[in-house]
Amino acid sequence: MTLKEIARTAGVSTATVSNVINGNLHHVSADTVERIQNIIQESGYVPNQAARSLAQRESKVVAVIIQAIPNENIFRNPYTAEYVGALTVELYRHGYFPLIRSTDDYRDVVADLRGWNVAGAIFSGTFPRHLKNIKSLTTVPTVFTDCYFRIPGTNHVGVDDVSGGQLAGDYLAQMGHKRLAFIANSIDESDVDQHRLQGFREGLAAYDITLTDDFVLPTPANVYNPDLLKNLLQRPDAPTAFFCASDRVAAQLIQTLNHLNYRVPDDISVVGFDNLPTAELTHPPLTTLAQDIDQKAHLVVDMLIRHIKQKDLAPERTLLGVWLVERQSVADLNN
Amino acid sequence: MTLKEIARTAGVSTATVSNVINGNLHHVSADTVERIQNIIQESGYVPNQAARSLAQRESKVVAVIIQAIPNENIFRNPYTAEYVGALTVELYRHGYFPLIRSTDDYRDVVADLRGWNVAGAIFSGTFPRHLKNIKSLTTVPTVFTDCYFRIPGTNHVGVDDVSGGQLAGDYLAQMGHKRLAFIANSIDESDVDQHRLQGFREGLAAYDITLTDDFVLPTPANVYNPDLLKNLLQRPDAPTAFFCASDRVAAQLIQTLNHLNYRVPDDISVVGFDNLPTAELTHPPLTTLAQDIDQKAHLVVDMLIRHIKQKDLAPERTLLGVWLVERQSVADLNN
DNA sequence: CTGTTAGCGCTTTCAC
DNA sequence: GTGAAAGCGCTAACAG
Repeated sequence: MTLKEIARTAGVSTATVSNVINGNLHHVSADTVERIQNIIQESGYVPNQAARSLAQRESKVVAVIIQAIPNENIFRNPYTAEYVGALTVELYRHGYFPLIRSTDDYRDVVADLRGWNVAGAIFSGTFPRHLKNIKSLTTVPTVFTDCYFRIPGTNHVGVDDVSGGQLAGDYLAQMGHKRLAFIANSIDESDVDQHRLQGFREGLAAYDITLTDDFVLPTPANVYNPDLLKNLLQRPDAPTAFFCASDRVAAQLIQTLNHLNYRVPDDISVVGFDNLPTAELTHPPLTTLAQDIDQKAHLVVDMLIRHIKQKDLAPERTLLGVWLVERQSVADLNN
Repeated sequence: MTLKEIARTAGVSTATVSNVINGNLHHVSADTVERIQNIIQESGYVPNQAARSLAQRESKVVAVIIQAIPNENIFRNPYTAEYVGALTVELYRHGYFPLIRSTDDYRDVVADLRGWNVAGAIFSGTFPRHLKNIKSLTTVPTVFTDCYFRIPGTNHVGVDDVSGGQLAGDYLAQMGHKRLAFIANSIDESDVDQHRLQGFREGLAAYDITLTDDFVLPTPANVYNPDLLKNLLQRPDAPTAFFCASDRVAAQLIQTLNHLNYRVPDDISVVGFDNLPTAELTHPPLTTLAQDIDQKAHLVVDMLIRHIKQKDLAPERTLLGVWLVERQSVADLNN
């Protein structure tokens, strides 16, 4: 079943059918519209997306690009799963098809953007500077998320990572902790982690607390390796609390602490970031900084579509707030 | 940059360039091949997927269809996240693009299959019988997973749910448990859950243990509702162990039990299914039936591609084994 | 209000 | 070994 066949059985031209399908009804008489729509219904006609994108030089595809090492199962990371899942829901809701790609190679990015004539692109994570050289990025509407670098003319939706860090520092200081540690998600040049750390430092500074360099861990390696963690905790100046750049790392940390027979929070306190379902499964339940991922996905997709519909809009920038969710992984040292 | 432009700058016809791009080199002279490949390299040419699928009447897209209620974030379910993530990796590895769709409506399915001229389709979950009427399903190569119903001529990759249930029953009986309960994933007509339950019953039957009807819970509702769970556990004949149809439900159960101050495993034992990362985060770590999701995804994609390449292959059917991973959520009652 | 027509970028016979 | 040409299914001017 093709559009042409619909046109033939309706006794009209393909142009008219095309207009009906695409909702350009101002140029078609009411009964023609109805006749054609009936035929479409009965025949179960489905427009061919390839033909559509060829003719329009733009598809209904939106590239969702997640920075990750090649062949990694990105959905094993609960944040990525939650976020991409939410983006997917929003995109379908608006009639777009997500093309989910995880890569570290800018050539994959251009292949997707050009090969599929995408309507737009959503990026998550910090990409190499190579990205700055992709000309398509200034052509196709783009929203960057979970990163701080920007390409001129692109849009950005972020989370207020700095104030998240501040809230964590403030809270832990209030609870009487004086020796703190920070654990990042990964050793890459993640500026999200850097901002969380920076905020943490600022939050602590208000209480005249300084983070010992040894306790700023650029990767969760110590968390995965019980021996390293033990060494760290047996130092006389060992931290009494950890601020983790994600719930995922925090959950791993708690697991390892349990394994080493440290009690959380009695011996060691832990604060996470994201407030994913994971945060309720740890023992004890995790105190963490919450972000609203559904709302983020919603804003991202809305912003993208706005720029798809109107190509000359000025670049936008939105920062979403975070808040502390207090559970039971932090001890109060004030008594 | 289009294929035609490549042809012009190389001084050859589009047919020749097309042959080079698609690796049909038997008809092209060595130096022509090299010349064209160089131009392609330098120009950063990317073939247009839409044009390709139009001309070939088949795209490089594989539909990945997950049965789910509309607008649900399917990746919040850790099994789905893990599985779809693994499928995605495998598909990209073979040059295919996953079109991930979660739906409950067969019309979405036909729209995807027809609209995108997909090369193949992978289904996960139990679909309504409507599916049987989709003619495309007998046309496009298809692999069904995580379900037991089949459409004639289609392929199937499954997990040995029955023996998983048997292993669970056998293990719990061996550990001295005599009053058991089963919790399914959801109330839908999930035959995966049914097979796990059936196997569980068989495993217990070998020890002359019968499952009380009241303790066969068709949804995790009791798990999410502390009051319901408490009522159940305060019965004089309360179960001493729960077999959950998934780690996700098991993790929720453990959380609620902890919340109600029941100790796992001292008061209540729990067994899960899937062996996801979640199973290591619970307190205590979860004893569960493991399936190899990466291997499953690998087999599924291999099978699909085999049938894409050769359309007249006979339907295939593969069953993957499961095994028990013993952690600390089950008490030994034998002393 | 409706039809004609010329592509979109690529593949694929079929000649040469 | 290479090229010419006819489409794939749809859209978008432009006529009428």
